[in-house]
Amino acid sequence: MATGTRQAPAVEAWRLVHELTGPARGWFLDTLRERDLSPPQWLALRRLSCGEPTPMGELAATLHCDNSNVTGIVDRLERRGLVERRAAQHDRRVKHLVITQDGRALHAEIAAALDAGPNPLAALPREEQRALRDLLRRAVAAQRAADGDD
Amino acid sequence: MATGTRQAPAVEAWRLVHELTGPARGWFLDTLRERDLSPPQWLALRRLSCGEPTPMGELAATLHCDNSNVTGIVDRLERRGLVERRAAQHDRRVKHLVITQDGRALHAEIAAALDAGPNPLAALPREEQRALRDLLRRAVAAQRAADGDD
DNA sequence: TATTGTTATACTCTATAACTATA
DNA sequence: TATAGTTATAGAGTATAACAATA
Repeated sequence: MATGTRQAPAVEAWRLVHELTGPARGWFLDTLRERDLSPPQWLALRRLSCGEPTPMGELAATLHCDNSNVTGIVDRLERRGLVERRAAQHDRRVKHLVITQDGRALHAEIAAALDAGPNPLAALPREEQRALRDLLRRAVAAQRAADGDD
Repeated sequence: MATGTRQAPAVEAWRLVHELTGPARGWFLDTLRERDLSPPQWLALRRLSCGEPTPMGELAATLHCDNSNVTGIVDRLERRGLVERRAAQHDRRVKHLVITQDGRALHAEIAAALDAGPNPLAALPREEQRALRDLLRRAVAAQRAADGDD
């Protein structure tokens, strides 16, 4: 965790990021509610949207909750036909989750609605938007590199 | 909502911001769990941390939930001595919420723990941290100005 | 009549523990 | 024995509707 790395500008920038994202929570919740989807259900759908069969336990890790919670969350998604449980071939204890066509469509619809929602960065001049985007790209790249190491 | 204003760089930047904050959710939840505080309870504490007496209904708006939910959330905070209900003088229907000394201390402790948590922006060179911070300051300022108008 | 906060109800999320079936 | 997922249970968040006190 490189303790000597913490710098003052990054701390303030990190606080500002949260100050920016906090107010967007209302739009986020409204967007989900209009589709009768709870936040954990949305996170599950998003995790599965890549199309890769995913064990229940991996989804639990993504949701930062216990395996037992995932049972109910997936039950409700499956009842709506957004997700399917499949037996894994290599280990008969494992169940793979796969997103359905309907699930994919709902995910795309919500992702588009969130993109089209209020964007506080749009208030900046285009030149600054670009500069900000470039810096964020580098931060995300660094984050991915760090995750690969850990 | 100035429909012609949406620009490509801001949209990608906004996505990157969420890609940055998403993985921090684990640390956030752990930090709260260690103090036996739920996310809504933390939001309530943070809202009251400025010290201003706040009506229940205003807290409900901050939490994006119904008034009826706030009753239970505040019940639990009050039982722990973190918050107090007081009668408002001007309207006897209204109850003002006020943070206590213990509440203030817990808020400060958690805020410090969150600041000290993993910060993906710390991986950037200091010069870029400063540039990012300056751009975010302007975005937050623009957001505040917009909120004032609406 | 309208509004603030509460109560009642039902559903969902969450953690823990006990269980089944695999490995 | 250990692990993946389920079930059971209890506490907490959430929305709706009905209610009391006040405006």
